[in-house]
Amino acid sequence: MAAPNSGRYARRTATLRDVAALAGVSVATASKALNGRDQVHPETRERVIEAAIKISFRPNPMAQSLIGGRTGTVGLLTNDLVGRFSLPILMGAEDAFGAGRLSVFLSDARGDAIREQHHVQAFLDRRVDGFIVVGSDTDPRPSLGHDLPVPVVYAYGPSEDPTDSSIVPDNVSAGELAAEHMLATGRRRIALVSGDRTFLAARDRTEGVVAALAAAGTELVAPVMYGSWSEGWGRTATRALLERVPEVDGIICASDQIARGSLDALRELGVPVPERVGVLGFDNWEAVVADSRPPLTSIDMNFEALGRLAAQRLVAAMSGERFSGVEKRPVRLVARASTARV
Amino acid sequence: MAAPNSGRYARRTATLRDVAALAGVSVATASKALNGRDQVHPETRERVIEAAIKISFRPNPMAQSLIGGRTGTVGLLTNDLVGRFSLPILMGAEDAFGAGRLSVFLSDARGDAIREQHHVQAFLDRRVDGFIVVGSDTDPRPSLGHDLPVPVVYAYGPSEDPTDSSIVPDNVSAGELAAEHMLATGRRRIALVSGDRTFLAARDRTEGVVAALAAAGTELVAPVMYGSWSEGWGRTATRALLERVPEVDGIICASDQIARGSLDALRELGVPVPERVGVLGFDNWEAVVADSRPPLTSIDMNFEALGRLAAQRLVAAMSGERFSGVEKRPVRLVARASTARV
DNA sequence: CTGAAAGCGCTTACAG
DNA sequence: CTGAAAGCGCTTACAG
Repeated sequence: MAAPNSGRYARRTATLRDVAALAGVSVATASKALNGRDQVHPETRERVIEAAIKISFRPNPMAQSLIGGRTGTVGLLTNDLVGRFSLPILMGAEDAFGAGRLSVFLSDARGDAIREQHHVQAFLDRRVDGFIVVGSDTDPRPSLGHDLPVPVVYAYGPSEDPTDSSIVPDNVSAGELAAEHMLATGRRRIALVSGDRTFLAARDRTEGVVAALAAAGTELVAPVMYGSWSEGWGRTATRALLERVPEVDGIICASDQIARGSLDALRELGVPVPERVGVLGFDNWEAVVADSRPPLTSIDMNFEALGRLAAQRLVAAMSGERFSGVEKRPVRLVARASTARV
Repeated sequence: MAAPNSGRYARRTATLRDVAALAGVSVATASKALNGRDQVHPETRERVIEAAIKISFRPNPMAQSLIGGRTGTVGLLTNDLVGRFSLPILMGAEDAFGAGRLSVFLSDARGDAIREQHHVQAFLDRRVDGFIVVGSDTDPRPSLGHDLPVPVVYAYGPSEDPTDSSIVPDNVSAGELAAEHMLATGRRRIALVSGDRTFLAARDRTEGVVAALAAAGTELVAPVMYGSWSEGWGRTATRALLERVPEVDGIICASDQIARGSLDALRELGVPVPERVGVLGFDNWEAVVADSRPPLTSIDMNFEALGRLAAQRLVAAMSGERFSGVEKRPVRLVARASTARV
């Protein structure tokens, strides 16, 4: 077995010393010239820059951070193996960090607290300047505590500790949006097929739906139906609902998958959507929403923006600003045929 | 605005010098003691280790890599924004690297070549010891070339250059598996509803299906139907198929989404699955497969294993081993009710 | 405006 | 077995 970095890959990367030699100046001057310090003769600077370009010099960030104290790296700690929710958050964050010339370390704790602790330590060992913890649901989670040497932002799954900084989608207002849209498209006998009630997201969305209906002087046409986040539940619940409350004219489903099940059941019962019943989902999951019949109106949780904001908050915290509390971010309704006004 | 790392986060991390001082030895001896060098008196070593634990010393990797030449970091460059395929690959790789104490930098090029070039440079600037490029489909892509100072492994989307190292799922054998399973469950009049024919994956799967049928002395009951990777296409194609070839008893669909569409169409036509027609998909996408009626038999592309292998290949390459060529990895069939023998 | 020196936190020959 | 010295690649006071 060949030695590390041998063979095909052998080639010493240029160092500042090489640049200085080529430009005929000291290493100190080369450094100043490249870093835009102003005590450098313009001609000298030009010569140094030319030399640097010529030999493709790129400063070694290890050396730089040894001096500066900062590494220019951040960590992204996810917990959602499937990535349904966390991926767009990661992408938004990665995007925002990249623009700020920060490099991103990725770790997946897979919802395991021990593994999470281990990855946090790995981040700290790497001397990240800060990190984001992405939860797998919106239920509050234990804080990592305050004896960390760098700032942390919790995204999607907020910290239980209100003095931490957390960014989550506003599920109550998501519920309100859903109900208001049903009302605005002319429906009055509205039902709610929710998901697993042990999830805060389910309860928050219910709260929003109920509040918006109350504000309009009305209420749900049937008690909230809790179940699971699946198509199967959407089908079952919808059949039961139409049996008990045949006059229902709007079904708010707490996830796109539940809504898919609901649409299937309605089609099989011969109930026209959106003509007799409007259907709406949450998450605006492209793969589920796009090909449904009819195309499904859905609440988009703006995950990518959430990730971008978490990144911005972290960057601000890294330069000394302090944030705390759970920041709830707006969501948006994407109207499609399943709730068209008739 | 406060100064960097000030305020709440102020706390100097312990350095080796602190450990040495506490243990009453030189920095050199402390280093040797902690790194298991054998020219250290056992008692001294113990004292140093105790001191290190006491003040929570963690070596600064910047300093270490400045000396060693290696950074202990690798890059993961993805191109698939939605993450449908690349996420499990990332996770597999992250998993394998983590076990080897390598930290992973993540970047998303979003399928843009310019952005990709930029991220490659960013990885090199960070002095990664190697990186993996994850494609968004299995079509060969331009090589990043050979004048890179570190090894690269291409995962999912192989490099056009056969002297690069690429790891892809074996789509031909995936097609074979599908056809063999249809035959094994007693079906003989088999059709293939494929996806977008501009994708190599679509053509490879066709090749496998056709070959396996030929090997069994039979052939497709109708010409391959190419279209798009959508449920809508699955519905349309299935309706057309049953019109033209009512005796069809097995439909191989080139993706789970196409298969979902096919199942929907069959249900609406009153054709019982799996009794009269068996249906099979590709990708084994949990969200699509789990709740379908009946549950869908599917070919799992083993993405996570693919990512893990790519990581292993990269690690080996980083220690001097040389790989080249496109390595095709086995896939596996997950049998469910949609192809049950009747 | 330029450069020699010190130092960031480590490791590794090399003396003792 | 232990430690002083040199050095990895940079930056930043400090003299000149």
